[in-house]
Amino acid sequence: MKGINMIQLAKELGLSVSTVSKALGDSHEISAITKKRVIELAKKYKYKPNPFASNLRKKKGKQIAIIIPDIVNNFFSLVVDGIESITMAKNYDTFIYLTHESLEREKALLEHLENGLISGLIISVSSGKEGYGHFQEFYENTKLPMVFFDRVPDLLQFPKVISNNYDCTFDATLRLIKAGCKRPIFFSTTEPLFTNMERIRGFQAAIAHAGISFTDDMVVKCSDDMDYNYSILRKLFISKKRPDGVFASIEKFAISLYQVCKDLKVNIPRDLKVIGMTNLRTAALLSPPLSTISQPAFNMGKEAATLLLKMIEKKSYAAANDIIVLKNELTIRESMQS
Amino acid sequence: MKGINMIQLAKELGLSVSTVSKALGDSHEISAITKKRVIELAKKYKYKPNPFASNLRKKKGKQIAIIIPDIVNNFFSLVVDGIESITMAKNYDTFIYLTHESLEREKALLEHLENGLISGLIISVSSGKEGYGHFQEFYENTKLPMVFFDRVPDLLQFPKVISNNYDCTFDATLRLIKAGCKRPIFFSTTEPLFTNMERIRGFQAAIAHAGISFTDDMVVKCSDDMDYNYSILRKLFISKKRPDGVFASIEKFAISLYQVCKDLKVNIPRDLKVIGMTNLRTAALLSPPLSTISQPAFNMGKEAATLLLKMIEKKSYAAANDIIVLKNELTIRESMQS
DNA sequence: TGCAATTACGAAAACCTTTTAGTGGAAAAC
DNA sequence: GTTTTCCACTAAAAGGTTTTCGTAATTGCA
Repeated sequence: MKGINMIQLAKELGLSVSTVSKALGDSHEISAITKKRVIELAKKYKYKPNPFASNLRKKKGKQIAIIIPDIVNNFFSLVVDGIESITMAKNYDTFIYLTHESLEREKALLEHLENGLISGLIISVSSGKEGYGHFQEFYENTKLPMVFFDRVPDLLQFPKVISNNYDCTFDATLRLIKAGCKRPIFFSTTEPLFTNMERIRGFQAAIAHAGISFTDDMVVKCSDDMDYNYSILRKLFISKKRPDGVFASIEKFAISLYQVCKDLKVNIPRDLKVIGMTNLRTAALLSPPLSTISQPAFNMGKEAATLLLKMIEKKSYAAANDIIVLKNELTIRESMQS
Repeated sequence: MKGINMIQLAKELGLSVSTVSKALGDSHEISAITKKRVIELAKKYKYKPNPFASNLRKKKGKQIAIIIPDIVNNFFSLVVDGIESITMAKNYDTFIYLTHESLEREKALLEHLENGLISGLIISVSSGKEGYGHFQEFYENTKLPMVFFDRVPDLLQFPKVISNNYDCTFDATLRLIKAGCKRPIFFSTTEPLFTNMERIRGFQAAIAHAGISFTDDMVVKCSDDMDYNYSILRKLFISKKRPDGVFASIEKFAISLYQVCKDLKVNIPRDLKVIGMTNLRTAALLSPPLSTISQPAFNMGKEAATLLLKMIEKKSYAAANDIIVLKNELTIRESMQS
């Protein structure tokens, strides 16, 4: 009784396998009566089509993949939550892969996925230096629908879901300056990610707008390694050119920063004003409450997934270069008071 | 040149498909020379076996599933990270499914997965009332390897990875009391999860040990809904029987509690001592720093995945009722000072 | 030399669906 | 009354592997 298949179903119904298949596929070739018989017996035996056989024959399936740098990060976990809310509703199965900012891993992953296991991809790229040729190549080889979000390869023609990084960084930086910062610093990822570039642009524009002259050391590059970040920040804050304002573009950096300030007894916001890009639920509960730019992570996930499934099902021929821009939310809290 | 398959490979090599298949599978039936030829051509064309065909034939694949209640929770995302670190290394693909504490969803999911899509499961159960019959049934129907972690169905004979909840709750509660609490409260999930029961047992034992008499209202049940939790907690803290100590067994509750105390100006630790079970990286940075019991989440993921893959590959006949117990870590911070 | 065992490979079945190309019969069209 | 269309269904191929069984040639042993 367990694991019944179409053949057994057909036999018991006195029908051919093809009829059963078509009936279950709700084909117009099959009479209403037969359909009903088939569906009822299928239900009785809890028949479930074998996805391997089905995918093999149809050359595609209802499986997609998420590729992200990290899952232990509120932004990404919220995105995954958003994606899953859509794929679950539409009965897609969702693979998850973590690159941990490793380009090697990302490449290996894409190559692996050329085996045809999935029918579409949602990606936030790792911060590699070598550009995005591997994505283009993957696409050439597979022609699979791909949607990028947040960390998107700006030069490639793929649909993207992003947030207004330039604007919000500009605004936030200006508010840092208005709160009294003479020497704001931008905490950046190491690599030339589009997201990051946009934010730096916004940062620089605000600096210029305020009449402060920009120097390269106003952008501090951090890594994926919390300990390393801690030591970098520590050095920075015991140096003479101690910054008085920080725009932390990554959740981890904001956390490390708070840690350093606590240990070095740097008083926020008196000695240092801070704003962080993060979706941390505890931001308001930190000491002092952290001002944040939070990204619409859950919705980004939903949008990305919706777009991808549309592309897979070709219901709408989503333009290959659709760009959806969602709004970030700026929340000023004590960490930025003058 | 794209998507080459075994048949084409065989043709070009002047061999039969079966020989190619065996060569790639490193069968002893094939001579070293032939193997080398096959492997080289396969590499040249970047041949990748079609997983659907392969899985169909072998009746199993290298795909597993994770079923968890929530991903926006440091504990679970760390576990996923741990799992992924193993499955990635062993070239397994990992599906992720979120139940959001819905028993319906959990059941539907299991039923869906009876289609044979996966070869094994790692599960942390949702907090349903109806027991765990659906897991047993799933197992009967599929005979698939399953490993449970943290929230495990205590009555079922499956391998489990848990942490020493009883002990650490006992210890932590005792410390609450030693710090001066007369009326500690346990924040619990709504349902009779094993994890939760263990913790409550530990809590009660400590209470008894301290000579305090236990009453039912010392266990407060919260839900998955943050707003609802907030209102419950708010009510509790404006009531006359305001607690002076809290053991928050779930991350979300600790956050809501801090929020409520902040809004109601309840001073922690003066008026209220708090300890939370959480893996929040920001615990030390909260105001005041939150004492925590953190679970070895990443390692739990690794252990669970390692166990599961062993079962799948039948290298070791992992006893169906293996239980791996890892140690939680208690960190006392300001929120619990007397 | 004769016989068994081994080696290295191939043919074909099996895995379970979906899809294509029919087919027989009834209804519609002329 | 014959041809055409349509309906409801079937047979068979196709999808790409893996595995079972078979076989021809070689090796081992007496």
